[in-house]
Amino acid sequence: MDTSFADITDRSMEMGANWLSRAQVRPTRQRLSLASLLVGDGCDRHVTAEGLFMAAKEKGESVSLATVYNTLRAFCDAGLMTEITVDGQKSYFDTCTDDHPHFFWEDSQELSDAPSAELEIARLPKAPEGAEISRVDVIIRVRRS
Amino acid sequence: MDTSFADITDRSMEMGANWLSRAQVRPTRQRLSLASLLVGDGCDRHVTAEGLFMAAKEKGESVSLATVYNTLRAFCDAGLMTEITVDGQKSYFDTCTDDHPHFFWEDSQELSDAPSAELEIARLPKAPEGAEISRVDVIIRVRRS
DNA sequence: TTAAGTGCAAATTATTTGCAGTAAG
DNA sequence: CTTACTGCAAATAATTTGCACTTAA
Repeated sequence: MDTSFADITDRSMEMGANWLSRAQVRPTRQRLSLASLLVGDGCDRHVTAEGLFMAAKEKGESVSLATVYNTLRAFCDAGLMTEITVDGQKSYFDTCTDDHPHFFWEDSQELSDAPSAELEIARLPKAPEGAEISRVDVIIRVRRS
Repeated sequence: MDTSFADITDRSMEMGANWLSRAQVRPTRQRLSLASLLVGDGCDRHVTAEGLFMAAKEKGESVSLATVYNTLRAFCDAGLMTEITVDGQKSYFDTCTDDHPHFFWEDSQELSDAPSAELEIARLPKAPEGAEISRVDVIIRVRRS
């Protein structure tokens, strides 16, 4: 599981605060908690709303589930995160906003980064006339063998 | 809109019936209706449950929404269709079961085929050890320009 | 002080399920 | 006949929203 989140420390709170201020997102208490869980140790994360909510609860942070949803949405709007849709059930939110491929583990329903450097798209269908490509999502579905 | 479905004719019903029997799916009245709307003219289609349900209603076929859901699921289980997840909101079902790329129209939320021949993936990240790749989904998000 | 953020609980949306009735093999 | 399919309505699951309250700027 991507159950591991950054610990809440002065350092992680500071990193969270920087992250928020870079995008001019108002640093409320709950946003600081969530931000520090997400980026407090500099690692990229792929989380679901529910997962982040539970992590916050475990670390003793008080945030409501609705706020977690609203906050993740706000982080995406601010360009701090990207939403990734994979299985139609839940949304995943990625702290890394670069366009990069993902592994989706069908057994555990987890999402993780695939090395961008190892993906090479030699040719891509051109957008139909009157349209432009806004993003290309590549999801590599894997299963335990 | 992918609102156009095949008309219900003897010919389309027959094609639908063949399609079902190829996969050994029991040809009930509602399955035949839906099958002939979907593949009755030999075209590939990308539908949502709701969309197919409305199309059936418009053509005077009587099917319940729950049955449309169950039927699409049954068609997927039988290998006749594939489910494609794109936006987390609704599921799309594709009558073409080959692994091929899609265009997703962000404005209208429609899904269409992208020419497979124009996609060339020169290198793909290898599956992490202990895992094997089951499928690679490529969604090219486009928007009206 | 004031617009923006938060927490509930209630509302929505997409989809599934239970169960009694209906039809295919 | 017998098992699978269908329809409806009720159940779920993920997410959003309305509204009174709190807080950052």
